[in-house]
Amino acid sequence: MTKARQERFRARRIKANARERSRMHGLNNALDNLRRVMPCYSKTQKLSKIETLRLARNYIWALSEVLENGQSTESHGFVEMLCKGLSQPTSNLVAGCLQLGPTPLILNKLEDKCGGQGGGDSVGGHPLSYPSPGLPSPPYGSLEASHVLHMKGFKAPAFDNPSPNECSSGTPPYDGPLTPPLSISSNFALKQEPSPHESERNYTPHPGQHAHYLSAHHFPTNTAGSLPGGAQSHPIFQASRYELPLDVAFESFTPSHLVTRLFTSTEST
DNA sequence: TAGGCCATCTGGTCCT
DNA sequence: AGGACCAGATGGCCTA
Repeated sequence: MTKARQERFRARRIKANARERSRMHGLNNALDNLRRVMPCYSKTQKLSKIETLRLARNYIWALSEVLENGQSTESHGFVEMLCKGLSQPTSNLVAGCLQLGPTPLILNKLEDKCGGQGGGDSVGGHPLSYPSPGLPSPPYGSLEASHVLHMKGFKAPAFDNPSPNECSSGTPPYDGPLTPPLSISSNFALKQEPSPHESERNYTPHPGQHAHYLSAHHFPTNTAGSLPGGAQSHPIFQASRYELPLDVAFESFTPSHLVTRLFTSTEST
């Protein structure tokens, strides 16, 4: 290879690098646009790329449930769908953004009812059904529907004999690794507790077994932010570890609002 | 210090 | 030949 050819090669490589950088910047811009239409958007605490994609997938799925089945965006199922497969911090963030109110949450055992976990197609073959082949599973705690929102002191209902017809929404099968169950106590703080069932793929609390608790100090904090409905005084916002960014978007989650926001966002891009 | 996340560089492949 | 796309490697930054 002559020196001139080497220089041509080098120049070509530099150009290719610049193009690649530009391409990745475009990709990141698109990802930022996607972040902006997610239920919780914050400039200061950005969702990671993978979490953005997961949340987007869940969001589309949840919204399609709203449109098709009239499910309420304020229902627990909606929150569960949004948080499915997300990391614990992201789940906390989403839950915080959704302003889980003072009313205790009772878990909809969609997944257990449907036997969605561990393979098996979702009931009804939802177009956004899980699993997503090739989508890596989160290597961390996941706020999964079968794990989430156990009330402190809440005794798990008998999920052992679910009716096969009970699940109309087609909860997608879980595509993440087994993680210790996450729970929400009456103050909705999230915490991952060690579980003797960690090695089991399908974790189901025994009837009467208290599922895992949550501590307020593990829930998002918004010490200075203004939350609607006086939520800032709620224990969930006195947390330490997962801080809710002050600029996080607290949205009104009515279906019309969501759809409008999606369309306007699409038009603006 | 380990692990997660990210930006960047790089070489390979496919297409025009 | 050159551009777009992709995936692996690498190093930096941050946090627990």
